[in-house]
Amino acid sequence: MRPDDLPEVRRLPLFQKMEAANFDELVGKSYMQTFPAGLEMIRQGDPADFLHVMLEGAVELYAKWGGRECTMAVVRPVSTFILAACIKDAPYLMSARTLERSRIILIPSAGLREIFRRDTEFAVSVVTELAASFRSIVRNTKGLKLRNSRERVASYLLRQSRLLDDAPSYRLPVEKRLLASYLGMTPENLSRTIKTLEDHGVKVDGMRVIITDRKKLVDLAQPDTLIDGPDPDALGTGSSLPPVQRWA
Amino acid sequence: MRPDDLPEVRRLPLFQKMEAANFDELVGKSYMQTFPAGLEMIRQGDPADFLHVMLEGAVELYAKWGGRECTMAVVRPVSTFILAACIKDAPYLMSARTLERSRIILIPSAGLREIFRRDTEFAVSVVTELAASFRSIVRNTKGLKLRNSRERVASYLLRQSRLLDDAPSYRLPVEKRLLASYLGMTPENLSRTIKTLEDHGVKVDGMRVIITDRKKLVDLAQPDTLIDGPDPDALGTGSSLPPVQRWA
DNA sequence: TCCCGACATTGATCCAGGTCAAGTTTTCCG
DNA sequence: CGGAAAACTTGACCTGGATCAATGTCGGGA
Repeated sequence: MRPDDLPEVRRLPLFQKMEAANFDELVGKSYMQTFPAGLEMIRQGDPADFLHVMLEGAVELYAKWGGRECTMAVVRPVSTFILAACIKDAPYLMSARTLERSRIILIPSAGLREIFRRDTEFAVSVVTELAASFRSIVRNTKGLKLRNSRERVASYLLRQSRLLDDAPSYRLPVEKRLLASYLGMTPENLSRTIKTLEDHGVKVDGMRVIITDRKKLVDLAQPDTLIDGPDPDALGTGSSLPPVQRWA
Repeated sequence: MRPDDLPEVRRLPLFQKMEAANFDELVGKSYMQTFPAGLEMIRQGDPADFLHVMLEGAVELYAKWGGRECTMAVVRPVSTFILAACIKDAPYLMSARTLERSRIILIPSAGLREIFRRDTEFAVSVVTELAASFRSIVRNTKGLKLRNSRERVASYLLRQSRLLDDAPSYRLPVEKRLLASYLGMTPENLSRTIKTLEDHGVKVDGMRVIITDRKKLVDLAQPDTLIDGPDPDALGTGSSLPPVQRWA
């Protein structure tokens, strides 16, 4: 484990306020691992023995059923994932694969549960993170059930801009293929939908998104605080794609 | 508050293991309220000042956006709801309306957060419940994104039977209108879908469900532990309809 | 018990979005 | 670089499910 990794981990909301001794104890039981790109590192149904902390790279959380699969979230550093399964000591509900070569810290879930019981600040952080994750996926479900695919795309694109203080242009944080699956549609349909949005205030060229007429886009997307935020919940890994980056 | 209510509340997973003194303190700050049927008792966006404990009746949790709305869950006694919003001290993401005249205990969320910090067993119960809720809604989202509406209906009907030790017949716990919305489809489509399922092992007559050929139904529904359970998660109010009752 | 309003079913029709099949562009590696 | 694989786009077509409209059925209150 590199020496400059730990401070970053320590700064995560989940670990920030816990006792130093307890943090050290957790870290002592953990180990770091590097995975190549494209590896299924977690298979849904397996026991959740480790909380994962992303240090570097990108991981897709996805679900499988029958032959089908769908993207549930994409995790980027620095953040943790699959907290709920660890707390419940239950099998993973989702699979995970690396999108890039990734460095990840594995923290034994037994240790988490133990320290939860004796470190109040840590307990508060855990419960806050879990509540945030829950609320994040509730928002997501609301979007899926209440909006059609065009509205979902429009509000996704608008939401990302808002995260950057209404930046007029930014870069998509993931491939369109993943975005489509995350939004519950096919890549073909996403492609076509994006084209029809050009008349409604947003243009997408490759990975680049340009808001050409914010008012028009807002009219169409009808953003709603209780679905799209501004969203203190989204900090954790409930169910979201990574935040965008401003266009360089 | 009726004297025989409290033991039932105390027996809930959330309160069972906490210190008696702390339980009493919470109860002391709470009060009971009776709502008539059909009342919007929680409006999404309002601050979450109270954890709700259903004693009697039935409540629908639903989400609104634009003119549309959809059912997220139905809560029956004895259980709690909107824990996550209380923990985060954040606005409700869903609205709630009574389906029947309902008796409900309101526990101030500030008190919850306070006792969480000093009662370890309670903290464990809270975090367990939240993790379960999270997992429950993840399952739900997987069902929505991976299955078409026919598969969702088939697995719903099969799942309810399983909850009753594979009972061959049971009564739907909610109106079909609500079931349809919960499953993400229109009542019309649910009606038609049910009809087509008669050739596939299940018959629905009014509120009564009869499994006529379990094997056929299983073939079609392809139940999956990681979506349909058996599901220790579903205890809480993540995102589910109430358990069915065996047909009398 | 009757009647009203809500729920449920059924039929006809429409359309959003999926599927299949080529192309085209981008990305990644040797 | 160069070439193959993957991602993306575009077009044609089809279908699952929504919508609209009409009728049937049930449950609860006067």
